[in-house]
Amino acid sequence: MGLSKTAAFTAQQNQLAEWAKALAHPARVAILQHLLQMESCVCGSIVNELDLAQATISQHLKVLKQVGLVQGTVEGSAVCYCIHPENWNTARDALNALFNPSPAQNPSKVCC
Amino acid sequence: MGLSKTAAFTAQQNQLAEWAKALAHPARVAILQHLLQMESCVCGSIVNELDLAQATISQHLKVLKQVGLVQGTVEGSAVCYCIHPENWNTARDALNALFNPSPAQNPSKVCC
DNA sequence: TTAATTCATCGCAATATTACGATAAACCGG
DNA sequence: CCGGTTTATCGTAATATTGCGATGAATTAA
Repeated sequence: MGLSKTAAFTAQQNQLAEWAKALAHPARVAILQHLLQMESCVCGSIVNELDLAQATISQHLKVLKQVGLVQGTVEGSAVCYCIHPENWNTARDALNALFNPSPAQNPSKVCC
Repeated sequence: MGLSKTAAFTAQQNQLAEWAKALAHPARVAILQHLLQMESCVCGSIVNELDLAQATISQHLKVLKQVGLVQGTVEGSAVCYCIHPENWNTARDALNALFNPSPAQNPSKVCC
């Protein structure tokens, strides 16, 4: 088939998977790290930072925008990109909730 | 093309993307949550927990095993799955490092 | 040994992702 | 208005992912 059966899972699980998918490419990880390192938004040429064609980077930025982790505002002839603070924190909290489940559950449990 | 240009990125970025890719499907999120909820490993029938065919779940488990987040040991006629504690913590730390970068960098910076 | 159970793997079909050249759209300086 | 710069989108090709039926391998119970 090739189609994720999203209906079979909870909204929370689908949302978490969406965020993970946005992080599931080294170029997008690199873009996010670059945006985080900057003092404020990056206006223009993220292209120069990566060894990828302009069209490819634009596509990765689109993915990050669609999932809400990044916002872009037109600033004259350039476009300024920065992390979307609220969504960024929401995604962080969701991933934290997966890795640090509720109270006493940790992966150090005894195994077979 | 369709081939990730892993050579263009750092090992850290590629590794992070690998882990994110493993989480980038709701079925795998559900499997991990189920393994975390259990007292110890799950021996047999994770299949009953999800609305997916046995072959599909086996494939998702293979992905989780290949990336190291899950380990499986044969126990008689069944197979016991559990979270791989060290790798789980390593992945958690790597994702934390992305979301909470070094000292003063946070996404609350001023934007355009 | 035989039948049942459990899980992995193969093979296929459908869809998604990745990458990039080409091109379009929007803006600015002159 | 006219080039130059910057970014988005389109179209295409290559590859990856998802899902599942069918089949195989290993074990257990009888």
